[in-house]
Amino acid sequence: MPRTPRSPAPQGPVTLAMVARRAGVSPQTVSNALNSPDLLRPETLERVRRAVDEMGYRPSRAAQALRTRSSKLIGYGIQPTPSGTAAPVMDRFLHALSQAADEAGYRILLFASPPGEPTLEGYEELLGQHEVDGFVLSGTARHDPRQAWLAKKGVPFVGFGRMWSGRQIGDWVDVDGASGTDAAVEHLAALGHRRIAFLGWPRGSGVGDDRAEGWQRAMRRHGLPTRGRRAQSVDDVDAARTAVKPLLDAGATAVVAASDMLALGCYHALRERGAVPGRDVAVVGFDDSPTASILSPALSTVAQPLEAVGRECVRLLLARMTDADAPPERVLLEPSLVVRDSTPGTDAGPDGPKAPTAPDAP
Amino acid sequence: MPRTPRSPAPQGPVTLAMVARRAGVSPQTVSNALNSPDLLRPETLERVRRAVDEMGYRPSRAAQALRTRSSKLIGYGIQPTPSGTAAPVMDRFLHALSQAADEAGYRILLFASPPGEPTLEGYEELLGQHEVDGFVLSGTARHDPRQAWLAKKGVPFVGFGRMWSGRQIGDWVDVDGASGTDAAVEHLAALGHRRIAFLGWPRGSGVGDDRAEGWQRAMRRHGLPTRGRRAQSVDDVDAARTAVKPLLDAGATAVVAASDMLALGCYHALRERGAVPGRDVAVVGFDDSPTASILSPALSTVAQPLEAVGRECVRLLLARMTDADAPPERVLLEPSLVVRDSTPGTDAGPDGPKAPTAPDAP
DNA sequence: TCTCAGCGTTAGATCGTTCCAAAAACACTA
DNA sequence: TAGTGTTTTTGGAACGATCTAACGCTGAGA
Repeated sequence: MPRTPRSPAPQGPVTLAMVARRAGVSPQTVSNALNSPDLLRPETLERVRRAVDEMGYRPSRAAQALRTRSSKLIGYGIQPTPSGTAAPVMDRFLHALSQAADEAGYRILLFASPPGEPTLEGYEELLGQHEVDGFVLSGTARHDPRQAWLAKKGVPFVGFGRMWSGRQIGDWVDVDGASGTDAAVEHLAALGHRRIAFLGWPRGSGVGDDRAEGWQRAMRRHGLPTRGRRAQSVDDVDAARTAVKPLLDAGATAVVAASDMLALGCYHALRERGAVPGRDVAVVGFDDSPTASILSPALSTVAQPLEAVGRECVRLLLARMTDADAPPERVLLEPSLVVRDSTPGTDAGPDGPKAPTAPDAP
Repeated sequence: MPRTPRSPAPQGPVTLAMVARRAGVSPQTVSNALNSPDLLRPETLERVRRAVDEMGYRPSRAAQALRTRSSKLIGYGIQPTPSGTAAPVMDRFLHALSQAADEAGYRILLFASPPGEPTLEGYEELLGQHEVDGFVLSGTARHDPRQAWLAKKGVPFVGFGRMWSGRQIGDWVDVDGASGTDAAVEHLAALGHRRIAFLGWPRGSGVGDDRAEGWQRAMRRHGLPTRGRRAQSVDDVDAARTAVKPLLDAGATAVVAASDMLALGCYHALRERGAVPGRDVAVVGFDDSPTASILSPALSTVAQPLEAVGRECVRLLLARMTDADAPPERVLLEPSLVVRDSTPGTDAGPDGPKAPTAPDAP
C-alpha cells in the first residue's frame, strides 16, 4: 500500500501553531482565516488555506470549547419507553434531530433518563460540567419540572411537545394533533362516512385531548353528531378492543383513533365480530408507527413530520442561544394523513366515493 | 421570588483554583482529591471535599478533555432505518448503550449517518476534531469499510454485530441468532410439533444465515427433516406472505421466522386461508419488536438481550481504550425466547403437550 | 555519618484555541 | 516628507484543568 512518505511520524495532532509556522504567519492569523476570513488579505488567506489542507489540520474541539465556553453539543435525555405520545417513532426523531444538528455544526449528546416521570438529574450533571450548550426535551409530562428549572437557570432549551398545564415556558415545537384528526375526519367524510367515532385516551392528557378536539370540530363543521361516538382507553391493545365495542355497536362506520395502538385494538374488535377493517369499518390511526404499514389491511394513519420537527427544534434552540431574551417562539407543524387500505378510497369502484353500507347490527 | 442572598454574582463557574483557595491548598491538591484521593492525608481530603461541595464545584469537561486528550465521549452513527437486522429495536439499544456509558462516566455522541451503506464521513470528522474517544458501530454490512479503517488508525471501537465476511477485525458483541432459533425449535418440539418450517431472508446475509443455521441444527438433533421446509423472502410483509405459502401447503404445523416482519407475513398467509395463527399453525418471530406484543394472537418471538449488549459494548470499548494491544475480545450473548399466544402451550389443556391436528389441506 | 526513597503537597509548565489591544503595513492626502 | 486613517497582522494573556519535577522532612539502610 503506497503511503505518502512525507510527514515522518507527525507526533500527535496537527495544531494551529504548526499550520502557522508552515504558512509563515502567526497562530492568530490562522484562527482568523478559519473564523473570520474577511479579515485577511486574499493572498494571505489563500496561503493559510493551502497550509491547512496540506497538513490536514482540524481544530481541536476541546480547546475551542474551553476557550469559547461552548461545546457545540446539545443534550437529549433518552427514556426507555415513555409509553405516551410518540414513543414508537422516537428513533426516527432522533435521527432527524441529529441530522439537523450536524448541519448546524452541533451534535446530539445522549444521556440516559430513568423511566417514568422526567427528572432533573441528568440535566444538572451535564450543565454543571458545561458539557452542553442546551437541551432538547421530549416526552413533556403534566407536572414536568424541567422547563421551569432550565428557564430559571437561563439554559437554552426547546421542547418537542408544548406545555399543557401551567403557563407556557420557553420555546417549543409541536405537531398539531387536532389538525391531524380533523384531516382524518375530512378524509372519511369525503369517502361518504357520517357515523365517525373517536377512540381516544382518557381525558386529561394534553396530547390526547388535542387529538380529540380535532375530531370534534371537524364533526361539528360537517354537522355530524358527536354524542355517544366517543370512547376512551389507555394505550393498550386489549383495553382499546374493549373500549371500542360500544362505538361499533352504535353503528359507527369509521373510527378515528388517537394512536396506532388504539387503532389496532379497533382492528381486533372488528375481527372478533367477523368484520373486516377497511371494508366494513374504516379505521385511522395516529403516529405512523412501524406497525401501521405492516398491518393487514395497512393502517391509514396521521404521520408526524419528524424531520421538520427536528429541524425546527434545532433552529429554535440556536436562536435562543444567540439571543436569550428574545420573545419565546412556538412552532406548530402540520401532520399529514397517510392513506392506506384501512380507509379504502374511490379505486374500489369507478362510481366515486361509495357510501359504506352501514352494518348497524353487530 | 426569594433568592439566596449569599454568593453575590459568582461571576462564572466555580473553578479548581477557587476551591483550592477556600480549602487552603494548592489547585493540584484539589485535583488529586478528586482523581487520586488516596494520595491525600485523610484530614486534607476531608477539608477539600467539604470545600468542593460547599461551593458546588464541578470540573469542566472541556478543560479536562484538553488536558487529558480524552473527551469521555463515544461516537455512534445513527442511521435512519437500515431495514436490516434489529432496526425495530434500535431505540431500546440506544437507551441501553447510553445507560451503560453513563455508568462508566462516558456519554454517547450521536451523529447522523446517511441511509444505505455505512460510510466513513462522520467517523473521519469526529476523529479529526478529537471529539470522541471511540466508536460503537452497528448495522455491520457485508463490505463494511469501517472496521478496517478504524483499526488502521488505531481508534478504539466495538461492533454490535460480528463481521460476516473477510477476516475478523476488532472486538464485537453479538447475539447468538442460531441459539435463538434453536431454542424456538426446541420449544415447538416440546409442544409436539414435528413439521417445523423456517422462513428466512435470502441467503448471503450473515445474520439471516445464522438464524437459519440454528433451526437446521435443532431439526437435525431431533431427527426431523429440513428439506422442503425452508423458504426465503426479503424483509417485507407481502413478500413473506407469498413466500411462506409453499411451506403451509406442505403441511407445516409451525413456522420459525427470521424476523417479526416475516412472522407477520406468515400471519397474513394463514388468515388468507382461514387458519388462525397459534391455533392451527404455531409461529415464532425474531427481535421482539414492539409490534410482536400487540399482534393478535401475540407473537412468540426471540428477544435480544439489548441491555446486556449495551453493557458489553461499553465494557469491551473501555478495555480496548485501556490496552490497545490486548487480543480482540468477542462476546456472543444468548437471546431469550418470549412465549406468547402464537405458540400456545400446555395451559390449553391438562393433558400435556397436545400434538396439533395438522391441517394438511389448505 | 551519609545517602536515598518515600511522605503529602506544591509551583510551574502545558494542552490548543480565541480574545484583546496594540503594532505593523499600507494607502492616501496635505 | 510627514501626517492621518484604515486595513492587516501579531504578541500576550487567558480558558480550567492535569502532568512533571520538585519541595522539605523523616527514617531506614550502608
